[in-house]
Formats: sequence, C-alpha cells, structure tokens
Amino acid sequence: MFYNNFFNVYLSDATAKMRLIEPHKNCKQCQWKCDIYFTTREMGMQHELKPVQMVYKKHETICRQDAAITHAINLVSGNAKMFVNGLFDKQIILGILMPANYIGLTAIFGSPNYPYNVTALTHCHTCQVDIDIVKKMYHANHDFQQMLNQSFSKTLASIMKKLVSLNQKQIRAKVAESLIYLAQLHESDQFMLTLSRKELGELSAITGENAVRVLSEFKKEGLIRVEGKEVCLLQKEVLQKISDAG
Amino acid sequence: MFYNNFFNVYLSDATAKMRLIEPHKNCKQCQWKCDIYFTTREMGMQHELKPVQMVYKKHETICRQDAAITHAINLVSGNAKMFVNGLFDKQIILGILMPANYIGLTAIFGSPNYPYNVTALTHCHTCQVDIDIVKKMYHANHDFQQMLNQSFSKTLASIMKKLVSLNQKQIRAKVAESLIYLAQLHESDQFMLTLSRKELGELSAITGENAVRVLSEFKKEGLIRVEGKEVCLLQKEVLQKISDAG
DNA sequence: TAAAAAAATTGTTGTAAAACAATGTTTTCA
DNA sequence: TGAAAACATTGTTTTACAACAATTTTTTTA
Repeated sequence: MFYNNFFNVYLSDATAKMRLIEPHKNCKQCQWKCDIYFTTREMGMQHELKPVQMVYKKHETICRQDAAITHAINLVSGNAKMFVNGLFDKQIILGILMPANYIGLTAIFGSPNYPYNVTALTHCHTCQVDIDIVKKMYHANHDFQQMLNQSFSKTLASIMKKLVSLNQKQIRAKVAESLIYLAQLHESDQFMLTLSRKELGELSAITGENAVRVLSEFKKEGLIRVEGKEVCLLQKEVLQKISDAG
Repeated sequence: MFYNNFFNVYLSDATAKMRLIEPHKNCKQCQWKCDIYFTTREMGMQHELKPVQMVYKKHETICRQDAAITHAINLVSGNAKMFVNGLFDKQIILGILMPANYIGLTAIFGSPNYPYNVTALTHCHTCQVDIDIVKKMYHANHDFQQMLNQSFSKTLASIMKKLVSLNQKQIRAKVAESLIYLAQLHESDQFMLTLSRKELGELSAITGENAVRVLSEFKKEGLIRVEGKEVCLLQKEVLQKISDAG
C-alpha cells in the first residue's frame, strides 16, 4: 500500500489499482446511508464503526472465493457480478449486485470464507466495515439479526431456483429468464447491459455464442430491442412465457 | 384424524398412512436424544417442549415444498430424500437426509414455507417440535443460534457446489460424485442404496436410464461392485478423479 | 400366490447445445 | 494514434445426453 499525492488516495501495491479512500470521519456526511449505520446509531455504537471506503474499477476483484472474510463490504454504487468458479475456468454467475448490497455476511453464519467471487462490472464504490463489529451487532440486535437472516434465506431460495432453471430449461428459456431478472434488478424494462454477451451466457449457463444467437432471435421476433449494450424488453409477457415453458 | 385401536396410533384421514404416535411424556426415555432436547434442558424449558413422534412409510411425504412450516421435524431414524420440483414433473434431489437432521429450520430465518419436499426413502421416525418454541430458543441461546446458522450456511454451500457440478459435469462425473457423496453420508464405502436408479439419476440430474448405464460401466471397469441395492466403492480415488475431471 | 405394477436394463434414434471456425467490430492502452 | 486484444456475430460440425422402445426382473397388493 502506498500513498499517491496526486490523487490523494491509497493504492494497493499489489495491483496499484484498488484505491483506498480516506476513512470516514463521520457517516452523517455520507450520501449513502446504510443499514449498518442506522443500526449502530440506534445502538449507540457509532464510535466503534470505522468504515473505510474503497473504489474498484471495472473488472477488478472485490472479493475472491475461499478467501478469508475480514470485512462486510457494502456496495454503495456501481454494479458487480457474483460468480462461482466452475470447471475448466468456466464461471457461473449467480447474480448481479446493485446498491445497496452486502458482501461477506456469511461469516456471521459460520462460513469464514467468501463462498463466491465478486468483481466490478462498472466503477464500484464500497464501504467496508470490520466483520467482528457486524458480528457483535448481529448478536446484540434482534431486528438486525432478523434482517440478515432474511436476506441470507433469500439467497438460498434464489440459488435453488437457479439450480432448477439451469438444469431443466433450454437456452431460449434461460436467456428469457436472465433478461427478466435484469429488468427486475434495474426496475425498468429498458436498461444498460453491464454484462458482456459472454457474461450474459455465464449468467444463463450457456455459451457466449448462444447468448448472442438467442438475443438476435428475440430481436428478430420483436420481443426485445437491442442496440449494443442497450436492451429493452418489448414483450415481457411473452418472454415470461418462454421462461416458464422451459 | 381417527384413532386406530388395533395399532394404538393416530392415522391421518387424508392418507390413512401417516401415523401419529402418542406424545412423549418425557424425552429422558427417548432413545434418540437430540440437540433441541439438550438445549431445552440447559435452558430449563423442558415443560414447554411437547414433542410428537410421527412415523412415515416409504414414499410418504414428510413435508411439501411451499407448505407452511409449523414444526421443526427431526429425522431420528430412517432415510429421506430432499428435492425440489422441477419443470415437467421432474425432480432434482438436493440431498439425502440421515439421522439426526432437522427439517423446517428455514422458518427461523424468515422463510415461513418449506423450500423443498422431503419424502421417506425407508421407514422414517420423526420427532416434531412446535416451530415457535424453536424460534424462541434460537433467539435466547447463542450456542443454539450458532449451531443452526452453521448448518444453514452449510446447506447454502452444498447447493452452490451442486449448481456447479450439475451444470458442468457429464454423466460419469455426476454419478461418481453422487456415489462419493453417498459413501460419505453412510460413512462407509459399502452401503445400501436406498434410492432407486431413477432417483440416483435425479440426485445426479441425469435420466434413470443413464444412471443404470454409468453404474454398469463403472462395474465393468472394476470401480464399484453392485448387486441390486448393495453398492461398494472399490476404487474411490479413481471415482474422485472422474468426478473432479468433469 | 398370482396378477399387476413398478423398476431395471440395454439398444437405438433424434436433437439441443457445445465446440470450432472465420470474420467483422469495438475497446484498450502503450 | 495505431497495434493488439477483447468482444460480437454467424455459420458449420460434433457430441453428449434425453427420449423412446422393448424386454427382463423385482416388488407390490389384492
């Protein structure tokens, strides 16, 4: 880690890319108020919370599968992909992270290592909090506990859903499902695809080539509009039917 | 529900198969002492615990996906399969339950419905405890909390592992993996397959026909010994290699 | 205990999707 | 700014596996 006077940030010496912005003096000034902040305030623990902001550029790794979890990472801006290492350097994207979203909470549930990788799809701002403090909060605060438990449980449910669909659906249904998922995530039927075609394939557990193929099929059929990274779902109901039909 | 004098048990009127054995007067007499019992004893809550024993015959449903969770079900003897409903009446078996194993704990984590089905592979004895009491214990007892969190976290990890393998491995690797999984479960390289060939297929996300095929291939190759339901892994390392190679 | 149903086995066929290939396009960065 | 790398697209080939079919064996149950 070395200090760069010009940019007024810390650069990690490993990649010289991951930037460590000076620690918050005060969360009150933060534009992205998070649940951990609200909870610490409620519990009178602000002084213990020493959050650190980190910025990641596109393609940079935010956390690596199997590495020890030291911090709860809150994605406060940007997009990131969450994926597991498959065989033969193939990846399966479990989902896309949008703010606000915590990474690393499994440590609280007894898994001290990250169960998946997260890498930035766009510039990402994160706020990182020592995991031990979050653990302490978890055990002391029922509402916080409930919140984390619920989010953890949702993760389990979504992975189980993915297990079924990736195993039993064919490529058109898989891509349709991914598109609907992305629209839900962006809360709009029109959105910018932060994923490459290959990554859209990884999200759908198909090859990049087939992702392209299905995308242009859907375009020809008038189900979607695609121009580069811009996607618009024109006939969502039909896509939903394709997804459901398998 | 009606009472059957001959068998001295309750039979549910829906199926007339599910048997409700009289409630325990005292867990002390139970041959299968479980964690919930130990924890209630520790917490001085024995009087609140009113466990009910239920017996299920082979093929009977112990719990149904999406149904409301009313009890924590402890499988105290027998084998059961845990599976999700896929498309077109296809099932994916997530794993096999062996004693002692709790079903329905996701309710504590904010998912009030069963996320999967469980049906008996053999005669199964279960002990069922009101879920609200377990919730109460969870919130009051740190050690108990830790234990359940860890088990929940393990479930997540195993499903993620399955996600990768079922997506990227081919049938021989899938079956090899299933066989190793079963051996681990039975804590022996020689075990009785409680699953049918079709179910072994569902565990491996392949057809029953291919499960048979691979099994006889492995037999011919001297990797395993199979006689009906009796399976013995002769060359576990080779099977592991096949599984890892994908 | 006989008849019926379910499970196991083996061979054959059809097909969806991966793999490969070739080419054009965009992005990266030295 | 220009070369190299990464990405996108489309067509062709290969292949692993599901689907189907037919027969044998085992299990269930009336």
